Amino acid sequence: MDGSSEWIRIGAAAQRAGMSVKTIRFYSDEGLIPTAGRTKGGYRLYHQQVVEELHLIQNLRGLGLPLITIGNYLAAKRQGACHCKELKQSMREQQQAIHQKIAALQKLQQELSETMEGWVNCGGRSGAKLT
Amino acid sequence: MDGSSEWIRIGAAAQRAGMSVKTIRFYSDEGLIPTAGRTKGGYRLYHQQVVEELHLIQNLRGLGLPLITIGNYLAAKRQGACHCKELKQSMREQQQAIHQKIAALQKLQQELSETMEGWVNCGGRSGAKLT
DNA sequence: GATGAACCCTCCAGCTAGTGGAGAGTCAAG
DNA sequence: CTTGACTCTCCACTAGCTGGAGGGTTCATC
Repeated sequence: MDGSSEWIRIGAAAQRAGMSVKTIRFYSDEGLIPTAGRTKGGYRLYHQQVVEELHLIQNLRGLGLPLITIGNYLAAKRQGACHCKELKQSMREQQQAIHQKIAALQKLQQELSETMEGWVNCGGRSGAKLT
Repeated sequence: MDGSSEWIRIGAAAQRAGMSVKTIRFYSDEGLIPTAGRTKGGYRLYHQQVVEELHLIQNLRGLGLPLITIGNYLAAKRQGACHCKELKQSMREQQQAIHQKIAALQKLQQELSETMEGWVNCGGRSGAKLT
């Protein structure tokens, strides 16, 4: 069996997860994602599966959850079991929060549209930039 | 005409917008929201309308937009006109981003549900906390 | 084995978006 | 005038990254 393809290095993980090497290093050092050890030279090694976890972190961060919360969730998920009532309760609250967030975004979508409708006459000369 | 009720102080703005006084002070100092002057004693005064802007800031922040972007958007909105092509373009991109964000949240909602379904047997003794 | 490009390491500084607290002044009702 | 709630500025601190310096590792190629 060729086990060499089971592990990936931080650069590959970054590419597949669509985030920077720096960020993954940061998450790794914070204990959010587990390393599958290091090479002799000290390079971090990860299971391929880490990419999914990184995607999940991205989503939960986008929701505004702090890293500590996400870490606890990932730990529980990895064990395949919940070991505390509070965690389950929090999870339910997060789901509620997601629901509200979706509603808020839909409202915001409309708000932006309405604002833009008032902008039909656009000169397009100023240097102002949104992003 | 009694103009006294036109202006509100930072505490009232904070209460109505559902954010902290500190945060509003911060936004104010950063130039995101305009002050309607100060009292003789130096207290910041705001138009009632600032509350709506603060809600909008909350929504856009929740979307992950940086304050500089939000500031530009608010400035353009206040003038009731868009003075640059880039801003309009960015706005369209933001709308696209909102769309994707909603989809991601719906997926996340499902992911959380599925994870929780695997947690039927919960002891509820550990001190681990999600939030 | 030597070389070179790509990759990765640690450490440290800086950024954004706030938050907390100290110490002092302001406002308005009584 | 007093009192208590409110606000001020200033400074330090936090979370979650990001950038750069200086240096080591990996690996294909010579």
